[in-house]
Amino acid sequence: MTLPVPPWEQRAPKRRPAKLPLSREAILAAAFRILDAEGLDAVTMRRIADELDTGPASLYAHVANKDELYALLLDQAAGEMRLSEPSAEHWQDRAKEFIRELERVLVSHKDLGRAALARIPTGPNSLAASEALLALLRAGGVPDQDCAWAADILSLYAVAHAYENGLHLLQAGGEEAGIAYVAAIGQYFRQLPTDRFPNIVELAGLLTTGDGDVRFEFGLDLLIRGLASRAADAKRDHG
Amino acid sequence: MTLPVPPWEQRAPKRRPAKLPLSREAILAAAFRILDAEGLDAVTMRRIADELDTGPASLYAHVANKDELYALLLDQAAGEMRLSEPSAEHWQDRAKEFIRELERVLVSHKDLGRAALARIPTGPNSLAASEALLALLRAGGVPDQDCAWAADILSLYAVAHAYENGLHLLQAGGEEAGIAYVAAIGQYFRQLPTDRFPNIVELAGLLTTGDGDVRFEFGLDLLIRGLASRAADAKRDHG
DNA sequence: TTCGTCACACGAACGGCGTTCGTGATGGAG
DNA sequence: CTCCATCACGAACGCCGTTCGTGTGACGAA
Repeated sequence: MTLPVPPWEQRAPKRRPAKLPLSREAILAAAFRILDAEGLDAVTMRRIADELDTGPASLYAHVANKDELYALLLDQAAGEMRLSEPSAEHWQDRAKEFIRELERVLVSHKDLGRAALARIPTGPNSLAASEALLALLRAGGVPDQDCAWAADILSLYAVAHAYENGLHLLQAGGEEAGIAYVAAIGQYFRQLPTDRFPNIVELAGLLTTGDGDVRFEFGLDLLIRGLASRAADAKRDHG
Repeated sequence: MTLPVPPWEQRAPKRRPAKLPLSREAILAAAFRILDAEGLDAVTMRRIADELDTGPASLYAHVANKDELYALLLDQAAGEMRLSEPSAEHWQDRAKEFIRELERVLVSHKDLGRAALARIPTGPNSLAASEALLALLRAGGVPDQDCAWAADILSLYAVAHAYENGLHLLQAGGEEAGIAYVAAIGQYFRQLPTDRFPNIVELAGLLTTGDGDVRFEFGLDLLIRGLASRAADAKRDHG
């Protein structure tokens, strides 16, 4: 009962020109293209489907849902981290480098950091990164329980900072607007009533000083100092 | 040309029974009711309108958009914080209490913490809280620039932790399911290949030990130790 | 070569979202 | 009483994630 397709309706060449067959890899590649150009909010199922010249329903054959897709993006990004070898003497520097590297990779994909919040990473690349961080800390003589919890806290710090950094960078449309916004906040602080907010008014300048990197380094210093302090205490107590 | 309203169509008593007139306060109250019951994702303009027996368009006379509404929720929550007086000798304890209090208030409103991420709080209650934190730190002799940045970092820590905590508590549908999930992760870690992930396998138990509070205290200890260490350095260098 | 099967592709639709527009009601001022 | 500014709100627009049912192309079996 099926009629032959009229010639004027026949699709061009049968051998799939240009359009790659759908696959997890193709989907992830398209997702990264959109993410890097417009941020995480633009990475929708429909947008990815558009990018691949298909409908949104087609994606569900390769990815369970948007949440799984975000998890895959995250793990792929984790694979971009440059990991370094443990070093007993320089464990503090190595740990700092690790956290900087995590933040760098996340920010390089705009606000991908948001996808990392409130998610326990279990992908292979994420696990490899966690393994490296644990190795770094243990090589430095940090107590095991501290290593375990510190890996969590340090990652949380990098992720949270990457999210804020990436978002500011995104929504401001560049560095310039971001700086202007912070400056405006500073001006606002200075205008507050001195009797109710003496410290905010007095520290208005310092509160809005420093770009993302300087502030990031400050928090990193706090955390690593704290870790070193605890490690020293443990050594003294234990022997 | 307008006919009189037929008696059977006249609304009940003219003096507005039960239905309060719309106002910012009524909207916020409804939003908090939904937030505390179902979490931030359920706080939509339409849902709030339903709660107030009206349509979503009506809300925009009192609130600019959803983002402003979230900011208002956040500032109202900040008003629930119990702030304590500065103390020169016990500044570390006071700072810890402040951060604990911030996290407590946020978690008490489910995953409201997410609304606090990537937002510079400028509401009156938030400013009062920031003022109190700055006062606490300065009373302890922490250098001014450290005070300014630390207020930021400490708050970020509380917010990030509150978000993760609140979300786990929400999506798991209670403590029990959350504990089961973490236990499952621990089991997974133990099954990983020992050659590639020796540290994860060995520390699997420690990685999944401790509830939210213990882990929260650990990070808090790290940050405050770091702060104290820097303050001591500054005192020594400066004189 | 022909047929049957099966995984994959995908159009269409459902229910939900934030937000805007235009209209209608209301209540106070002149 | 009339006018007008304000507020309420029904309807709609254009998004979103996800599901269902149909179609279709490739491939192994006969």
